[in-house]
Amino acid sequence: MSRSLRDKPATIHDVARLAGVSKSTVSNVVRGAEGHSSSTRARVRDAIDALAYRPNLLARQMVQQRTHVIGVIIGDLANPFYSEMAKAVELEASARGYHVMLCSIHIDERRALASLRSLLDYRVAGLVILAYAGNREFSKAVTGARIPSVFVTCRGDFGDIVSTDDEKGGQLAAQHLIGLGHKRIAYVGDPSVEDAADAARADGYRAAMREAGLTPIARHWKGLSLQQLLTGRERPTGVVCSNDLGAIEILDTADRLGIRVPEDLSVVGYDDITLAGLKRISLTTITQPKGELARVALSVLYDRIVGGMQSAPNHIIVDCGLVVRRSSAPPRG
Amino acid sequence: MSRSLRDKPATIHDVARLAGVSKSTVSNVVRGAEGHSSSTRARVRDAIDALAYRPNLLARQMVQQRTHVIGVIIGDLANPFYSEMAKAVELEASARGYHVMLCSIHIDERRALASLRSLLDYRVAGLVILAYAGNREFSKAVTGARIPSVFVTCRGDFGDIVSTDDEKGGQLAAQHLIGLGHKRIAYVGDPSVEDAADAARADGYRAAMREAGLTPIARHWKGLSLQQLLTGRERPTGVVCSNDLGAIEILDTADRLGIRVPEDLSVVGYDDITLAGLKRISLTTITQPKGELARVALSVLYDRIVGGMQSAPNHIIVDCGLVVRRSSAPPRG
DNA sequence: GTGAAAGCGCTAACAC
DNA sequence: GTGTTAGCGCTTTCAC
Repeated sequence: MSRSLRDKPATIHDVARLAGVSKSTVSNVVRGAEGHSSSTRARVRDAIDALAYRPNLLARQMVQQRTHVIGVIIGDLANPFYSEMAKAVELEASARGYHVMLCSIHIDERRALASLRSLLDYRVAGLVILAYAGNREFSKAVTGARIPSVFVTCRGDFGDIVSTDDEKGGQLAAQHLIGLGHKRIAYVGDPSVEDAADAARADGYRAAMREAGLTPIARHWKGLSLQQLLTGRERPTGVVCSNDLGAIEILDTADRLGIRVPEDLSVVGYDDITLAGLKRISLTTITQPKGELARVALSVLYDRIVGGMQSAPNHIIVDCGLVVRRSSAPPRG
Repeated sequence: MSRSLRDKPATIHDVARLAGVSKSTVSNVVRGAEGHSSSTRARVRDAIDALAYRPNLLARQMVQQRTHVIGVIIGDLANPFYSEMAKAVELEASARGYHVMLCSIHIDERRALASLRSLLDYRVAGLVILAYAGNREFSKAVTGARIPSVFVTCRGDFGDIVSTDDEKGGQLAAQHLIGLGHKRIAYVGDPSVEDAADAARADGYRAAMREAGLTPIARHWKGLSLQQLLTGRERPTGVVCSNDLGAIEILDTADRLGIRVPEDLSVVGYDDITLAGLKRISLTTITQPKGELARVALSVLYDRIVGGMQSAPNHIIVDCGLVVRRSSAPPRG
């Protein structure tokens, strides 16, 4: 007994011996199973307290072959949108008694894949995918492991999807600038936004432009010179950017070029990261309700974890909206 | 055999049978232990490939009673300093073959403690503590579990510490403003900075002030009206803030009050978060080299994990420096 | 209500 | 070199 007290943590066996019951009884009491006399329960409880017993999670996981860990696949934690989402996901997960294991896939594809595989080897209960590049190996690994997955604010070719209505968001952004009287409005896609979401936002933008009889100018960041875009002959008076970080970079470029915002240029972002609300940034943007996205995502994932993978994948849409700040105004003249 | 192929993942036993060897041989080959004929190794490898065998980590953890998971205790992921640090830590950990499990302690103390305990129950290999409030229960739980811990940019009462020289940082910040000719320089402590680090930065500030024959004005955020501080009779012409987020809030307040920065007010932050480098923010600040902090922290932690807890705790200092941007300038007049 | 017994899939001595 | 054996600490039937 003195051994179990000082050397190693007490095991279920130590508790059973001290309480004078069997291991199964201790197990039942610990897990709150019913069907035990209250006197037995009390004895077991006392022994647990006396030995400061804590069930060995590693053993439990081993026999059950499952964990209470959620894997979170993330692009770049230094991007506030992702870190704010990660925070929300962690909060929701921990409220349900799950821990969050991080897996960054930003740096290098091969290592990301290895990291993912080892995450799956840990038998995570589910995956929250915040960034997804549509990798074939990735999807094969996850579906092969049969682990419930939910894609959040990005599209996936397997698993459930929780996102805002990106097309509507793109449309709202464009309509806002159109309503202010802008004619030359560009859409700029930032590379850190997942392709399908970016495409949907661009579609919404195009729809709004066409509806207003205007010509869409959609550009992708890659190979795009912001300076050229903002100073060329046909330079836009308004820009919709596929995320706030990109929009802020556009603000920064405009500042450097001496282009005044919003007098000479209106900018609309996407995400509503905390930063966008600072007076010095004051970015008009499309809000993605991060807390709600996380809540819905975890709820969907949880249903899969306990309910199984039978039913067809869901795509749940969470509402988004426009927040008008001081980066947008009617064009001059 | 067909069962092992379709129903459940293959086990070491399946591989052994197919290769016609014993489980231990498979185990040895998998773990790269030496002392096996190359023909045996080849047979085992083939069987592994044929069955797409992956070792069951849960079983391995169970028998070894240890994991390759690093727990990261974090304050607020929405604070860019923490998320940037978390990113750096994840990068270093994954380079060493460890995964990162997150534990937020921001919201509510009781739940945080429960979450920590369950993290310890997972037998994490070590703890990287990014935020620490000096909680007695917390330290008891961790030391009781005998898990190597490293405090990063915060002070702890157990385990190793990796930080910048906070006193020097505070001093650098104050000296910069003194050098510009400021006389009334205040220090403002943001609550999200851990107390001891905050105190050290304030000490450095005080030392610089005394050395210059100036009167220190140190305030803590709590119960402090920024507006009052910035508009009162004895208002400072320069402010040193214990972190960038607080400094940016000061900028924001100044903007709202019509106080021009840097003409009427110089502001120096601490951390050099990405945001501080934006043209619209352009905050003079003290850099904490996040990548290096993470690298050193993981290296120290790794040594403890493999080398044990015998030697006395280290406190390793990483250099910090001043970055001058446009939020600081000589006072008017 | 309670206990006995059989594993979960792996590692690690220790024989051979 | 390779196989045998004994667990790791827990859950989970299934008897009693």
